[in-house]
Amino acid sequence: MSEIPQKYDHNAAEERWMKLWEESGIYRWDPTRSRLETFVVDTPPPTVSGSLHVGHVFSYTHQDLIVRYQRMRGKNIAYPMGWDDNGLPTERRVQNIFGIRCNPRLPYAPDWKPRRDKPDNDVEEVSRRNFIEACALVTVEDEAAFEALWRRLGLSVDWRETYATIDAHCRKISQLSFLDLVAKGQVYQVEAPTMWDIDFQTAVAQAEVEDRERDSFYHDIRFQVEGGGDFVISTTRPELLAACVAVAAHPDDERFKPLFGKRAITPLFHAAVPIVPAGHADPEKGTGILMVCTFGDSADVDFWKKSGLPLKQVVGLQGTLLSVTFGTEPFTSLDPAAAQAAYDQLAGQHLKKARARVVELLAEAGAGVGEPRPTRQFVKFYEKGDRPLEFVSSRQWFIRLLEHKEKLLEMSRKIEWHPSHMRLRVEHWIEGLNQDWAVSRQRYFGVAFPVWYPVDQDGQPDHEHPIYASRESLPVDPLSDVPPGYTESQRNQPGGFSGDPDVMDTWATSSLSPQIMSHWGIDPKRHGRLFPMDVRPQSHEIIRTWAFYTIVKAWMHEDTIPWKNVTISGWILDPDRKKMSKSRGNVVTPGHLLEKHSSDSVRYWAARARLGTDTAFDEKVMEQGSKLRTKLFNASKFVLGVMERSGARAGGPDQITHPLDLAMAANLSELVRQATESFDRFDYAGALSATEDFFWNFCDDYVELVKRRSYEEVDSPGRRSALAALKLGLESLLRLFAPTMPYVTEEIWSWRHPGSIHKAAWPSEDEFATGGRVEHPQAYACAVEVLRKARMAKTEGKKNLRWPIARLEVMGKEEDLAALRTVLDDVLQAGAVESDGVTLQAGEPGSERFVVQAVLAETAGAS
RNA sequence: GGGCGAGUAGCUCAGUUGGUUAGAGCACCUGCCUUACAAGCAGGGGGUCAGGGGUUCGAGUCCCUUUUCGCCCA
Repeated sequence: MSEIPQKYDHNAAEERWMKLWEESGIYRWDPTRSRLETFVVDTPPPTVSGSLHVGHVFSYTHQDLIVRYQRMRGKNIAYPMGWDDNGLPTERRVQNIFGIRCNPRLPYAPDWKPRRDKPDNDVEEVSRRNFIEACALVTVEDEAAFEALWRRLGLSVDWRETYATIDAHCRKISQLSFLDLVAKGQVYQVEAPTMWDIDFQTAVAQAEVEDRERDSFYHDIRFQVEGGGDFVISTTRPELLAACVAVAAHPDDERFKPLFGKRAITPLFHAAVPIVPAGHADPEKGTGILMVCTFGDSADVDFWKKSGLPLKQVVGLQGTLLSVTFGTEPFTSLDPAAAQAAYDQLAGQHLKKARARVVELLAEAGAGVGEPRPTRQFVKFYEKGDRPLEFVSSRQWFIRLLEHKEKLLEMSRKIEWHPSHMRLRVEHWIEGLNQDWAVSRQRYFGVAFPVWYPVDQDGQPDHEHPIYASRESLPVDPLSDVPPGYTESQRNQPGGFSGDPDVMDTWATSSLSPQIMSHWGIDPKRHGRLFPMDVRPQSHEIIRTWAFYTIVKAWMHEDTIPWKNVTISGWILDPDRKKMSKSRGNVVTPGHLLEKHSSDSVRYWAARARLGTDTAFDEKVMEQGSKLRTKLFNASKFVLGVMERSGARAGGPDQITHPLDLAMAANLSELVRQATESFDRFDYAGALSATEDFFWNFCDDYVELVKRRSYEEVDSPGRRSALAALKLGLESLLRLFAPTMPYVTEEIWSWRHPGSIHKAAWPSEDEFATGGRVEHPQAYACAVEVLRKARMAKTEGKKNLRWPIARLEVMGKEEDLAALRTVLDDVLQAGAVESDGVTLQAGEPGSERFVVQAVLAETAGAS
């Protein structure tokens, strides 16, 4: 119980409650309660090195709305927060901040400390473990910025349950996962053509690839046919001519049918390659016949895998042409000396330069036909990359996906998607998979594979016999730790061992966010109380990655779904309806918005957007939220004042006996039912809009109608009924608004209640045990309609709303008049109708309920 | 090229299984200092529900088609 303040200062109040919530621990998960009583959220770990923007606030609010509702329903909430600090963006920042570079071959230096004050141009090489320690210093600061924002926004997270995807616990879970997949045969290592980014120097997975349309040129090149004849192929990648392993045309293409079975001779390199039919050769494209190289594109890879043709790798990991020797397998040639002479002009060159040189050489040799012809083509890029991906054969770890499509589809169908059409996104993705998950990355800031290899007498690692770490030893860093049975002195020595230098794809860890929270593989009891989780909130662009990979892992590890529900938030678009993104420069940062409009108002803006719906950024909606917040404050202040006026005390719902109050309570009960049902469907926006409508009418109509009765000096059933109904109305509405506007509702609640509103019970049926039966369900609507028409008369007469009405004639159906009679006193009082001036007349009012005629009094003095 | 979603008032958005005259807020116009609130209250104007066709007694809602935008995929 406390003094009711005159004004609401949102910044002061929000700062105060933020601290009090933390001190009281009301958002803490209780690990002793059963799974059934618990509601578990698989919170998205934000990428901390990315910039904060208003989209974060938007989607994280959506989770919190659902969480706060569930908490008020009595659920034991497990709402953790993770930080995704793995990956390239962090690596780059750390390199710049500390002037360091990772050299994974260096040993760990326990005493080394990163320094920010290092002179420029002095790049220090450090071990992977030291590099990771430096990354951790930076990410801690980023995390603090996020945490401050989340706290101010009012996310009801249990801050004791935080993790960072690079911390020891996450590395352990991640490595446990890997070992489990090894044991289950779901992971394999192979030397195979893999998509490779020549700038980032790493393999990438299908999910990280995007197609970009680019200008390109067809180069026409004349090939000879063995035994006489020739033809012209079109290619956009002449620099790969030395890697040509076949020539292909469509099986039905009459022009080339006679050539099938013969061999073509490549210009410059004089390699004899088979001329074969291939379905993927498009007769309409180029000259209709193409060269198959290892590898120009994914079609080459697919064709090569089925063909049994040799692998001629000419593109190296750096994006330069490798040195090769003609006249030896696989670089056979009918004229090795000429081939070598031509190729030596290309070896070591970057692809672009090599292309120009090949074109010149072809022209000199008379094999180039005409001028290059411009074309548009789609080229695969790493989503963060600037140059096209190459298909390079390299040794990588893969997780099996292609053979599990059916099972994964089945899992995705067991999950409830909100909105439901989002399920199609993951299903189409699964159906379209054409590669297993390439899970190794040639990077540093990530989770290591818990693997070493024996080194043979020639000093080569034996990849066929990996040494896996024991579960007990995790997490391990194979570049610092030593496998059982070896000593550090044997590292990289003949007869010794070497650690796997790669790290895992960041999704390999992120896909375990449920298991990270539940301590899978470590604490079975805790795991059982948290897994599978209730809900995964996320945005739609990462359905193919985060949602998908999480489904993969849960199925592979435990043959189950990771969560029962997925809720997909839409995007924030800028006022021109474009997606907000850093590259467009249209990102709005959220910090000042919370200060300016209040967290409650910003949350209101987010809460108005339904799941899956993109929303234009609009501060006008936040201002609307502020109006609602102010109205809540003022109305509460007033209603509490009335309830407690001159010693009167509002009683329980059994005191509600007056027909108007009963009807209002019945409507309110219906609102509660509707809001509850909406929240149960994760439709927080529907719940809010219904509550808001009701609240505004409650203030403008109901409160006005009962003002006089509740003001009465003497206790009476009518006054008791009004006070009890106001209490019921206010306390119900406050709780219905609490998920959306946690601060102002908490502030108001605290004036008269000892505990937090966020731990108060969600309104329920049994609170509406009123002291009477609703005889006329339309009584409330009748009262409101007559009151509104009385007001209209005053407005049209340009008088204030206290202006008395001398005569009021109401015509309507008898049943409506009967209902109106039961509440007429309140209507007349609220409308300031003179007591002897009212006439009710039965009749046919037409499309409306009542036809009302009001005659204003001559002077204001009468009342 | 394929898939998904969207197009409702000047703007931001609701509109449930098809059912009175399509709603809200903002903006605009008019009036009102009424003892919770002028960041308020009472009113008002403003819509060919993207276009066309169909089903139906009845379509913003269902079907077909055209078109524009967004996203995902190739």
